[in-house]
Amino acid sequence: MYKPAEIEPKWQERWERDGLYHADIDPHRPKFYALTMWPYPSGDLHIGHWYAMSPSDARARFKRMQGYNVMFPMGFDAFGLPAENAAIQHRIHPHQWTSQNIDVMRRQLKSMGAMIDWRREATSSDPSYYHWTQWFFIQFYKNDLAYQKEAQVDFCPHCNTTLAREQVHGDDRHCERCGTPVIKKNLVQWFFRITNYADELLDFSTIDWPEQVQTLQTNWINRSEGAAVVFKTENGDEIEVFTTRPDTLWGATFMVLAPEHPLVKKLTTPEQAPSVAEYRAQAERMGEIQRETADREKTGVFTGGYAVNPVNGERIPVWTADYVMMGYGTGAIMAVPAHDQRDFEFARKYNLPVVVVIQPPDEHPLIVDERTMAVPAVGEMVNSGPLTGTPGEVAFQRAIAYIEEKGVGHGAVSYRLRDWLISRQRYWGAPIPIIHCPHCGAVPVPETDLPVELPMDVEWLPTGESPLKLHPTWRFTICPHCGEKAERETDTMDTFMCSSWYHLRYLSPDYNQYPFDPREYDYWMPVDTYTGGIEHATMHLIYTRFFHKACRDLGITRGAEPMQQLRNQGMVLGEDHEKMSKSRGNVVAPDDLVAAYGADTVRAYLMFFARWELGAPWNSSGIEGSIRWLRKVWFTLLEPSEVDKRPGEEDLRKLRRKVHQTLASVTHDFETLNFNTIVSSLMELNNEMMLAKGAGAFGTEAWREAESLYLRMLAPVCPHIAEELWERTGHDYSVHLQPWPEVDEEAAREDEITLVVQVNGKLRDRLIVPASISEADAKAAALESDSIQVYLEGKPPKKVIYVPGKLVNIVV
RNA sequence: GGGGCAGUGGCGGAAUGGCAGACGCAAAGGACUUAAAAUCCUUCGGUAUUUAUACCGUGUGGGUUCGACUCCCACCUGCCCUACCA
Repeated sequence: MYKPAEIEPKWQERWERDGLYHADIDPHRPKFYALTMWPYPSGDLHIGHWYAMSPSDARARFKRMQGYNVMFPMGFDAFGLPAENAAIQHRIHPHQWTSQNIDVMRRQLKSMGAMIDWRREATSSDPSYYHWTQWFFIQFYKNDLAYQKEAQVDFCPHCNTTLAREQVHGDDRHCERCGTPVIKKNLVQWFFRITNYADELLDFSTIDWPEQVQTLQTNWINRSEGAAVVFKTENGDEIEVFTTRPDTLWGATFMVLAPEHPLVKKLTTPEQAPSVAEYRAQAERMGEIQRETADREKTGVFTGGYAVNPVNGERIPVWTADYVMMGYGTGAIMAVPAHDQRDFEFARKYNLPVVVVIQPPDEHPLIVDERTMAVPAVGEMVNSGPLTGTPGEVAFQRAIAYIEEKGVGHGAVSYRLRDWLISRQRYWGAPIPIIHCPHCGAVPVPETDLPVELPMDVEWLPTGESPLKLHPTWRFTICPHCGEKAERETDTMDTFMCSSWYHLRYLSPDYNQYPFDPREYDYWMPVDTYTGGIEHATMHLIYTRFFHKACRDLGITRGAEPMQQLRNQGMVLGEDHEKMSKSRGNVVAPDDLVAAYGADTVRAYLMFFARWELGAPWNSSGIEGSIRWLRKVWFTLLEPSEVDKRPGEEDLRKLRRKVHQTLASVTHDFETLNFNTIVSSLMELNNEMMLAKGAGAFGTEAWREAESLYLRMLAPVCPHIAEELWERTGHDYSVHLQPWPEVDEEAAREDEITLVVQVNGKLRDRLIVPASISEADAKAAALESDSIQVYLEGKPPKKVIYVPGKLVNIVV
């Protein structure tokens, strides 16, 4: 009887005792760094963790059997808000809450039977870890990659913290954690200069990452080429705008400033002051409750001020409107209503002039009064002073050359990507290692004083202030520079900072001279295969690339990229096809599944039930198929055959053929992470072996080979049962130390093939022929077939197509 | 509005441009059993039907090709991301 509850703990203990999964530097073997995204210790391993990790583990095990020295580490992304919320709600210290959860999750992870080398575990909230998170911050600060500035930031009034733009979701701009609509707030914040790397982050040429992630990151960075053009107001102030269409400059008939733009107040005339003030107040209120959606009707007010279009000297009115965002470009635009839909709508509503300056080649001459919408197409420049008549293909470049020559602007590139805001007004994070001195300014904590440890004796008061600010002594210190009284920075770092380098801490989690042991780095880096959810495409996955490149420029890391190959898994939905959540009551608990079926069955089912990169709804009866399969494998390999006959030569030949064909496809599917077809191939092979057993093959040499190969192929998928059966069939411990088998091409070869015969592409006959059949013989056989003769009606075929080993297609 | 992914039986899915539906789930019928569970066997895309076969069939419409689930174009639907991005 197959009893997973007995064999699984037994082998897990044995493997741990033997250090079977220890990964150590071995210069004689090629290395393979298999990494799966570390979990947040929320308290329970959910099915999504299993779905992410157990197929990744199977892949890592396969690589190991192939002869690679494989490192598959694990740790915990332990800083962050939930721990702090638990502290406030349940009066339990975040450290205690986190370490309890880690203990639970470590036990759960061990029940998976993964080949994790636990000696390499790292946890971001350990002082020995965040020591180096702080060290990295200081390197960035010293090299002008970290800076502080006052900025209007998104702030969650419920969580009382700033959020990165990536953490603000939805039309109503709510906090990703608690759903509260965010507000704008001005605070002095720390930033990393990720925008320095915008162009380099667009280059994916050296890495094997999914197209989708590349697209998401490319769109997120959103590089656009155009020109920066300076308009002057009548009182001499300069308003710089960015445009992607410098060729439409002559059609700029008004300007629009964001309501928050600093020049709005200065430009506003006394007559217009009341309505501008009211509009600004309204925009601010809107910003607090709900930032408007794109299809809302445009609104705005005239400031009363004017600017001069630098290319044609026209005096144009300056408006303020909330469809211009302070956070993008310069917060000001030149409006070209004839060729931009938003500007067009605005101009029509407020009766502003519309001037056509582009004539697209395939349109009738554009007449302003007939237009009901803007024409954004490229075309010949018209009404454009000296550039009138410039063809569309060169209009962009000529316009830039013109404004550069006139000294009113220059070609420019704009990005949507913002610098990375890392300040958080929270306790449970790595303190930013900066001391604010009234005389010396922001002084980094000397590296010898790191880590700046979080004080453990903090009060949890619902004041909205960070407990670090309220602590009676922690923040008061002396300036390392001048020795005078000074104060510590009380902000902590975004947890994405911790997760930007955890793959480096795994290299040597106990090393205390440097973030990582350089010897380990030289051997293991870069990560060979990285697996995790695609939801991190524009957050963690872009930050960690930036982090690596910044560190490379500081001489800390090497190479352009930290992770060679990335693969994303999909999501396991509830049985109701909805996202799993406690409130819906559709959560599948892996612990219960392990208790009911065993870890091997859960692993196999998670690999089998869906295409890994897509995910699918859970199906609680589907998993029955997986345990049935393992029971059958157990029976097939262990129960002596009851039939009393000798197998024929052809029975054994057939068995070997299927074994080696399966090996070829399983090997291929492991390389490409097609886990579902790995399991189905193994199911098919077991079915074939049961037939062979019925024919008396049990115990023969061919059978012993099938048994050995089957268990080695099964080992990465279901490590426990494979080990148990390996032992029970008389092999030496351990199946996990066996080499991956080689395909015997000769055995896999088919002797006979089914030759498909088509007439005009339609299937008309099947012929069993020798696999070695020649083209001439195949064609002849097809043409001679009785059932084909009927379709030929005695006429000679126009054409006969032969696909070796596959088919003959007769065209009549 | 922009971008991405997907669409194949009742369900999850399989198929280097070459036999569509592998493998599994569910369902139906049967065997075993006092019974149930477990296990085993059979059937299982649709229509017609002489049960052998024919025709239809991979969201829709075109195209390329001897041949298209697969490649190209347009559209429809669903999901995800993003959004007044100048």
